[in-house]
Amino acid sequence: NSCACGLVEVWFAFPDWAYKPESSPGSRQIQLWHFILELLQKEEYQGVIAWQGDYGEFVIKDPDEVARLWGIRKCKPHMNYDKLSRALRYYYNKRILHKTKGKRFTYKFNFSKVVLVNYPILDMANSPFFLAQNHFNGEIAEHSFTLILY
DNA sequence: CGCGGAATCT
DNA sequence: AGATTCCGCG
Repeated sequence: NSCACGLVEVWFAFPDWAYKPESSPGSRQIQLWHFILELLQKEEYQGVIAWQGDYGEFVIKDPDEVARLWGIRKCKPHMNYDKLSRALRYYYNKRILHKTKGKRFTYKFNFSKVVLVNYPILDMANSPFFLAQNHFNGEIAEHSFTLILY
């Protein structure tokens, strides 16, 4: 139906829909995955971090630089990739990110979680997207990392 | 490198 | 809670 189509359009408008305006520019309360999205959104950082491979997959091309920029944002001058990657690893259980195994410095966003975090008002169980996803997977949304492409 | 426990910080 | 710091293991 038309409602489902509208939602799919929003889905593909990424990263605009995933952007959380309140915690964006110059905020010290910024979360790491917001920051990653922020860098990914900007052309000037394509040599440092960029979308690559599957939808939602990104590669940290310059880990030291990403860590340095993150350190500046959080006022943590001793930040490095070892520490930053530990924070990224905490996202695995939270289902925000997961690792693309075998590909160095490559991670993948779980988009359903991103939508859920940014739009808590959205009732995922009743949303047309997840009804469609249920139809495909035969299961309720919680364990699916696959983005259905229409 | 990538992982995850543990202690600690804000 | 969401990191930051440190570290031993594979």
